[in-house]
Amino acid sequence: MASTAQDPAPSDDTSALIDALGQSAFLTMGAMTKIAAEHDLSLTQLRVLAILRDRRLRMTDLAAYLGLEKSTLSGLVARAETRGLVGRAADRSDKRAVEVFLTEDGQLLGKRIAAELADQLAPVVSALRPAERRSLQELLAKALDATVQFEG
Amino acid sequence: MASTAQDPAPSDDTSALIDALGQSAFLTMGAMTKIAAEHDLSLTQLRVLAILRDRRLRMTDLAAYLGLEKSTLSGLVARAETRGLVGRAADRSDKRAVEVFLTEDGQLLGKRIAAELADQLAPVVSALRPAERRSLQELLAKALDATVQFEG
DNA sequence: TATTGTTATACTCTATAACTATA
DNA sequence: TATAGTTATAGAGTATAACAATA
Repeated sequence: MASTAQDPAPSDDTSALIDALGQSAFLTMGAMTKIAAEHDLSLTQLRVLAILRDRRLRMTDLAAYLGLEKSTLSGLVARAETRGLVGRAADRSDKRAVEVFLTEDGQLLGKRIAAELADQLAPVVSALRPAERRSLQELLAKALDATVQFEG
Repeated sequence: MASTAQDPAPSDDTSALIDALGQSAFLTMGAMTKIAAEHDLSLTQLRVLAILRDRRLRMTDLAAYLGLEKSTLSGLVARAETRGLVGRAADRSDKRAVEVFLTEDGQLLGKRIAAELADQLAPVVSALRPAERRSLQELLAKALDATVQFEG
């Protein structure tokens, strides 16, 4: 059972793990933010590229993935569309709905960014021996599986 | 040796680790963003609270920690000051400089947020057995040590 | 001259509220 | 009526450029 937020922080080694998760999160997000900035994108635009990599989504669904209001999406998608990264298409079955998808340029940029992220995180990866990498990946996967709130 | 960003993504299990790091980063940042929002704070304000937890910093140094321009800090700190979370004080040795520090309210809020983050990430932690937690924490620590660009 | 910090300006991100069109 | 999406509006976050005060 978790401590309630009223209590002081748990002093067992749980907090060391949480600290480590927080630090690795800032490190990873920092790398992503840097790469995004180099391509003149926000972190959110980067996420759009990642989310739409292998699917097309309606505005409302994309908003849900991102945890944003649909009105926010309108502007976001409009800017991305102006830059030629995404396209909009009317849904055949529901005339109210709009599907968003990556253009060829968007696909290319997405792949490039994934490669750059791998480069950026290379020091982290190479600090570990192959067996340790596998171990870390498996532990993270196990921990992540316990949670529902994540998008791919 | 890292792949250059021109190459396609490396297909070895390095990419599985990077994916896991990315997912855990979004999960952790998501938890932080949610908590921040509940307290009407941005993620950046949350970071300010964390960074100033155990030190007082000059505007320029705080900006460096955050990776922001000092002009950005002026507004950020002004808003936090209005809310009574931080204070400003003139540096005795350098009349140009301003030191920023947490008020008592800021300290309290920082502690509360840390506890809430622990709660929020409890499902992740409890998905692992104690030995696995230690293992994950150690692997993350080792990986993080390899990198310079992080603040506490 | 160089550095510290603020102010002015502009753009992006975000939410809320009001709206149109379709279901 | 309810849902999908856009537009209008407003506030926060961010950067660049110009500035004042101090080093």
